[in-house]
Amino acid sequence: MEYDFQAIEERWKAQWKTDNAYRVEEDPNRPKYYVLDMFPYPSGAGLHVGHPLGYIASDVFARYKRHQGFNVLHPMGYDSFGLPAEQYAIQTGQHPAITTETNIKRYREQLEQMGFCYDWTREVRTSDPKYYRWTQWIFSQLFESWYDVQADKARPIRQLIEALDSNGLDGVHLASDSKWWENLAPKIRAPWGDDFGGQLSADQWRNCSDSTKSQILMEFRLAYLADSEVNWCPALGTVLANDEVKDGLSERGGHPVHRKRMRQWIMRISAYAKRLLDDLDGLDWTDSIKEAQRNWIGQSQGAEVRFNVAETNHQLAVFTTRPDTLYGVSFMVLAPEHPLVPEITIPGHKDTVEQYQQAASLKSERERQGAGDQTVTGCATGASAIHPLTGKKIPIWIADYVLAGYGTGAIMAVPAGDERDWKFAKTFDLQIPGIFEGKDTNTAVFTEKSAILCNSESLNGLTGSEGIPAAIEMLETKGVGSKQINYRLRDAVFSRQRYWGEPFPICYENEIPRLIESTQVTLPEVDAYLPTEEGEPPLARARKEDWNVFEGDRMEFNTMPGWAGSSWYFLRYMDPLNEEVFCSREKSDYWGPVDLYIGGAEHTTGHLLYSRFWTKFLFDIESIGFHEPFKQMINQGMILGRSSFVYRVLGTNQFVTAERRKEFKTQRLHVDISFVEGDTLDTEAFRNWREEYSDAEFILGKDGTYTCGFEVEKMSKSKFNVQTPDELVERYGADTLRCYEMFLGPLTQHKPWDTQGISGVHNFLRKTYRLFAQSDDGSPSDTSLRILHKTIKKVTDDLNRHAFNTVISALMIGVNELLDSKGHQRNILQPLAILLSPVAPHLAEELWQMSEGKGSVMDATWPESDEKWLIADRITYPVSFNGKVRFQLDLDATMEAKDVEKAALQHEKTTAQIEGKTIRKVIVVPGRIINIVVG
RNA sequence: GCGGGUGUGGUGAAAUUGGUAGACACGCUGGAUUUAGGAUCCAGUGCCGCGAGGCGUGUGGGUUCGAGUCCCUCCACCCGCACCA
Repeated sequence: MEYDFQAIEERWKAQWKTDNAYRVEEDPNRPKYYVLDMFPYPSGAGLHVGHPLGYIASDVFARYKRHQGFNVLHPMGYDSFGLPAEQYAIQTGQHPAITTETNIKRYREQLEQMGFCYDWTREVRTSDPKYYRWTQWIFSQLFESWYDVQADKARPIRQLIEALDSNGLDGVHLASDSKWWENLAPKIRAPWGDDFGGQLSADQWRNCSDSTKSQILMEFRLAYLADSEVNWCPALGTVLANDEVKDGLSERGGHPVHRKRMRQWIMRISAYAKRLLDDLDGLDWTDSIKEAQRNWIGQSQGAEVRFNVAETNHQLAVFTTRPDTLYGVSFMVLAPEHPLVPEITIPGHKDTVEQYQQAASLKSERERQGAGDQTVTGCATGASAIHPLTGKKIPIWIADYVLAGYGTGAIMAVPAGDERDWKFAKTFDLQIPGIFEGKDTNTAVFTEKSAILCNSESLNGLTGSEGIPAAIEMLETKGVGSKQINYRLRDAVFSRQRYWGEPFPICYENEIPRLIESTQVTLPEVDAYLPTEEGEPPLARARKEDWNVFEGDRMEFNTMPGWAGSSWYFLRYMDPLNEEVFCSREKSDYWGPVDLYIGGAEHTTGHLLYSRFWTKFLFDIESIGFHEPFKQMINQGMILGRSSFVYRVLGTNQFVTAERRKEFKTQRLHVDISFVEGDTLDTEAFRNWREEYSDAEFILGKDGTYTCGFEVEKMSKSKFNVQTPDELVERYGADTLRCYEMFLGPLTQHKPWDTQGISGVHNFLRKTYRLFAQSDDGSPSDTSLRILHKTIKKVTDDLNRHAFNTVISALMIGVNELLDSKGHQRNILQPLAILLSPVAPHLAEELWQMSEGKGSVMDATWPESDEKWLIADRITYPVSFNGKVRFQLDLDATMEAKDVEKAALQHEKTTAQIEGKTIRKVIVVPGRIINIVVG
């Protein structure tokens, strides 16, 4: 009887479907376990062999947990809004919903064929109105919330209004721009006076019109509308988030990105910076991702110092991490975009300053932060600041090495202790006051905190590290500065000028935004998926009657970004059909949070940060009871393609085999891997591949075949090295593919795909089938029981540490040894079938039946290894001399160290080894090793 | 520049607490069997050497009876971040 994988897999897939075998419901009597795969975008190309790697691993783990008695939630769905479907729509006019539907169908087929245990009744799609209704709801909650810094949580805007009505902003600490009032129109803040510093009184608030109040509140909402510098990508016709821009180019498509000032919806993620940073410590994620998030959040501790601008009322605040070097400040530098630049520049410098500003604004993001381009540029404003401690006048410059978006957009320059300041001072011949004992900072900068300070009055004699707290204290006493913590993390732009995304539940009245709460806003039909002639987003094409709801003067034309829907999808899986709430508290209390999250490492600063942010927000408003979404995460490595090459002799149609290619001048060409079997080219297939190769001639090797060269690179269509799971499933079955992908190597590592190895794994399954075909109900030998229990232990331990590759090896060893020991008795085979079931579910179900197991193998209890069978009665000791193994010694396991030593020393080979030398020491590690030190 | 990661046979890799380096597979070599199959079985396969033996986990050093594993140095490759004050 042969292993007929096709029949087996088909039969059990059908049976499981009939039995709803993957359906899960909450069950308070059983512990839950939530295994989640990263949300796929259903692309038109379908899955290649690299995609399912993580899905297989999570599926194996989900099944394993189920055997252990856990109630396992293991869902799948689609991040189905997004650019590719829309780009396709622009080109073809086909509605993105249609493309998306087709792609999802294909994905579903591929996923089902792999035998994943997803509960498909929980499938979600971000582009489904029943889903995005709740994405919109979360947005509306963010809109209706502000961040209370004192309580360190989000609170309803209603409570802020109540506070404003009774006490104004007195006693309220909220997250906002540090000078939020400057974002308001001058005529709004005019009544509050020139020296308004943010302390809005109850009277001032009450005197505002409704429209003004709404504009003021906008400064405090967690989802707010603001004019800001955004990453505008003209080629894509939309803005991009910081994490969607790499080296000044769009991540998708690689198009140039410019800075542009636009009115956009923004998420106040910066309010959560500290919590996002601090809570990383408790997560079981890789250090590299946690570290990358820490860098992205970019906390730095230091001080804010205020400088007065000479002969004006203006004040310039700067942030510094080195307040200890205050006495070394010899000039200030502002970002070219700094709002005070025009006001403080003295008449004689206006022209050059404006020219410099102009030049800086024309530079693209890429040029401005371009690697290598570290040429120092800058321009004096002619104005001076007063050093707050010494009272000395210091010049104020502008330069584009100072970023408008970080800190206050201004710095105090300490050339002695800062590389960039030092270079700047050298370039423009500015003073470099020495402040470190024994360091000549005129010739070299000194940036370490270890130097002893001098010329620094009360700080003299302190090291930098000691000087920092002392300096902060001094600044606070003198009232010219204070301790401060700064974050690099900026608020996230939440508008996209696109069609295929969630519409905002927002309309405008006199250009004041208002939430639409009466009905859900759904995507209207439009005549084209392009911006309007006026440059408005595609939704501006919708006529009033195209919208299902139309309120106010106009609807919001932007849509939400891709990360909106994917920031909370793991919550919807817990309660996918609920029409009252995004997820009932009862269900999220049972299922949440995600216990194990498996996916690629490419979402480090995007998805993973945004999900954490929304989770914390939903926790604050008590919609869920946990504040981190993903307890443990594993990032699978990429599966690389193995490309094959042929070598064409230059100027001919002759192709030379790889081993002889050095004899000719050749051109290397990718060849489709489907014509290559173990590096040997099917020359006929190659000739038939393309017209131009039809009369190709081959210079063959000695064995009369054509050998291709190979290289490991990313899988891509253009390299003809893409392997789809479909053909492999057809040829070997899903179980083989699952086992093979796990067998390839450690999950987290990148590895090349090589189909040659798959036959070994397929053989293993065939051998397993053969073992079970002999199933009987005799009693097994001690040897067979030892093999079984050793395998149980190894497989269990390895699954627990997610070492899936060695799980397969252990099973192979087990099956090989059982075949040798004739271990085909039912009480050996049944536990073995369970061990196999996470990795090869179809075959395991068949084998379970063959060995007369009851019910489905999926629900069988995971076997436990019995210590009794793990203890060996004999031990083969390696005997080494000076650490080098010379021979083996088979001894009784119960023998004590003393006797082991004696036995070793008496051995004839020992005598030979120590000939002419003396024994200095004998080390016996019981059960392990004997080492004899001679000399 | 900073941060993270990876270096072990011809290939993918294993070695979990410092204790027989290369398990398990692929590939390769030889053989058996068979109405040639991408089947099965047996033997071999880290490198050098006929052999005894020697050498071997990126480099060089150290700790140890014993190091792929711990410490230091350097090198190569991959991935992030990068004028962040």
